Amino acid sequence: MALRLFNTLKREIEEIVVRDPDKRRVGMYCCGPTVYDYAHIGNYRTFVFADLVRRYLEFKGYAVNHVMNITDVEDKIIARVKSAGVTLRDYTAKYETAFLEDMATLRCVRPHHLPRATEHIPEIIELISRLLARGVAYQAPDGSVYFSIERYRGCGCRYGQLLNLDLDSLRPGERVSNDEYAKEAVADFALWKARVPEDGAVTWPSPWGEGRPGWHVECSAMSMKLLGPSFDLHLGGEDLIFPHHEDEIAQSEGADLQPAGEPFVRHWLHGAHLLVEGRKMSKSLGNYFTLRDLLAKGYAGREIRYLLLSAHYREAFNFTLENLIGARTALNRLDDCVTKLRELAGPVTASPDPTLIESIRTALDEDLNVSAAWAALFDWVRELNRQIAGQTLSAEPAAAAVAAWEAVDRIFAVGAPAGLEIPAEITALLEQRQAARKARDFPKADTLRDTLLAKGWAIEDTPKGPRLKPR
RNA sequence: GGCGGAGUAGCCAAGUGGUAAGGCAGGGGUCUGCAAAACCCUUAUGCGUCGGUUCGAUUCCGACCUCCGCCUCCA
Repeated sequence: MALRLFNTLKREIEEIVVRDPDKRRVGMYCCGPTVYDYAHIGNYRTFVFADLVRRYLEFKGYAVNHVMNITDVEDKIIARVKSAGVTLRDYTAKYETAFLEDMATLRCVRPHHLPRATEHIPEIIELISRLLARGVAYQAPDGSVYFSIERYRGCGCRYGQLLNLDLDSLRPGERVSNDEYAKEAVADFALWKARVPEDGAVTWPSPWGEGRPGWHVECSAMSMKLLGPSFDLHLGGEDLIFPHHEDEIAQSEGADLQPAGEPFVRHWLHGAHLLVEGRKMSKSLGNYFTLRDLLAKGYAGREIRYLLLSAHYREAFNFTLENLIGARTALNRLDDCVTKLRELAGPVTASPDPTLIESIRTALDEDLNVSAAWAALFDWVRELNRQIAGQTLSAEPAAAAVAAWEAVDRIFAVGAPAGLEIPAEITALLEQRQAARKARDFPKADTLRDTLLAKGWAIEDTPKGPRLKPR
């Protein structure tokens, strides 16, 4: 069965058809973080979405080449480097490392390539040179190099592929830096920014003088270098549709490196933003969370991941602390079921029960309908719990269920780690409680249960004796 | 103003031209020494509002209300 995803380019859900003649290899680029500070939970929604796409493609048998850029030169970074009095690399390294740690916490598979903009200045200069040679870029009196939308369109290229855009209505906004007054047209964007005094040591030589790359051009240069001038999937947050991705298309197709008739990117995927407690995240509202803020409140990476994956990627999602607690409870339900299945299966192994896998596949094939997938999963949990409670489940189907779950969890990556160690101290307390129960000293037994709970372990008494689980 | 998206139970969130998945929370029960976990029952005659089409609309069409995003470096 084929995977269908919404393509921003066509504004409709369509089957993913990859360029590889063998239909196995997929090139996938996702716009990564600007490493000027700790990333917030909204940023991570996009990256977890990208991780879901990658994992699902791999589940379907594709060999994914996953690229995510690290934007390590940009206005905010430069400003902070200056005020912190450190080098650019020292400054960005801290947040890049934090980002990679956060991604691991959220169980995102590390991309195959994490190119840094500052390490691709030659490729960027080469691309800009080509755009100048083709006549779609120009150097302005201020020394900066700009991309000309008008000249680009003059070549028969289309600007505004990702959205309906009335170019005449574009007007200089407050966010236009006043160092860009030299542009021929307001819609033109910088490829190379001539050095200004505020840049300090953040500058590189180029055929057009000292300066630094514009924002959009790094993604074009690095994606085409690592994935070729035409590739399959490009992902990012919805706010990047314009201007960033539109400009990426313009630069990349303006360079005319693609095979005849091939676009720069076949499928553009965009993740919606999230709200926190019903409002746009903002520091002044107190609803601005970095991943680290949530970890400090005691939530686990997989709980946050589950919540971020609980809603469709194209819908705005309301992230709330209440639902994060709900995510924990829901995962506990899942964990308990899988734990019981593992106990039932014991050493028995079996091939995965296809029922669960098929319903998950059906759901995700249709534009990643995660809600339908979770519904299928929890239906499956209920049915198995029913059989476990009725003692009608034998080892082999239990093992088949565990195998099915493990296959599904390679997509979702929210499962509890299997095989946890119980400290001797905890085991000793449990035995004391059992002795007290046997002696019918229930007050003592209950005190011991509370002690264990305080140490992070919950007891479940079963017909086969007590079980311990962390909580 | 332009373009785009959304309004479904206390909260989050699927879905369909034929009468509303799933998760969390709540209520009742079974089990248990008591719990926990699990299971069973239960919680929207209703899907922003008003019209229209239809045998029938939450699902199609129109208008309106509200919210959100983008409109130059923000995931």
